[in-house]
Amino acid sequence: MDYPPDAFARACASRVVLDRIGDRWTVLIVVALADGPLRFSQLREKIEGITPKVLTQTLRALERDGVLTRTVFAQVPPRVDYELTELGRDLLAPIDAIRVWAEQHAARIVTNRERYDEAADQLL
Amino acid sequence: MDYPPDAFARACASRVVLDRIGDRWTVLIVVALADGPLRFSQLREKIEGITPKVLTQTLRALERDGVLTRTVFAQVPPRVDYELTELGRDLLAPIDAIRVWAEQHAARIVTNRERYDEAADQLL
DNA sequence: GTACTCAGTATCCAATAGATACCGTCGATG
DNA sequence: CATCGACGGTATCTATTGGATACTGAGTAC
Repeated sequence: MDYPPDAFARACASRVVLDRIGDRWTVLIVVALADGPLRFSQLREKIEGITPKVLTQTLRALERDGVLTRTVFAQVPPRVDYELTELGRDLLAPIDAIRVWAEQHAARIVTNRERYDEAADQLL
Repeated sequence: MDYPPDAFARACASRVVLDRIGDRWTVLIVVALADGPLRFSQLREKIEGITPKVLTQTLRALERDGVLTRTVFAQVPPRVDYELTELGRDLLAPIDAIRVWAEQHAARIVTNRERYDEAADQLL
């Protein structure tokens, strides 16, 4: 992998975007919506462990960026659908590359951590 | 982009890894080290805005995961080199995919945000 | 009028990030 | 001999964010 000389400068230029993606829940939400729109409660179930407050916050931020759309249906009980935009669907490919890397190396990383922690324990 | 039926479950399995990558500074550090090892102070300069505390924390976490190595030279003044491992270098490709996406869409995202915020202002 | 669904808020507390100041080693300098 | 400076960090404190839990409001079904 070769980077042109100004690669890092350009990385900085897009830091504002990376900050958004580099969020604990963003990737999970985008992947959850890969197969089509979901309602708020469906996202909540699919993404185990997220609280409604944080889900709302993250969804609003993604809507703001144009990664997904939020559609309110005038019904009772209320219904709100979240769906990836083209921009969001474009994001699936790079996210998938990260996911593949993570899956391929997850086991190795876990053992690395264990070894590191053991070594640290020895020093005490 | 097609996902197999259990794609999301597997994404969850690697969440522990994603949590590490999905950190504000990790991506920047890995990219900074793409061209070869750097010293602590060099990283500090290259990654504008990072405080020494957070840089130390993030570097230690990445060392723990085996993404980079930390080499202390017995010199005065001290010298410590940080260098990507093979695992870390493998990570460059997927990170690059994200970076490319970010660069391609950064301008669009910024205008999306402006439009969203304007619309929100209208409502007040 | 009571209960229920759904999509969120409100409130409060804990964990994390960030700013700033400081430390220890030791060789070079005066 | 005192002191200055380089380097790679810690220590301490505060601000921001994340998380747990409880609650709300509209309306329809009972």
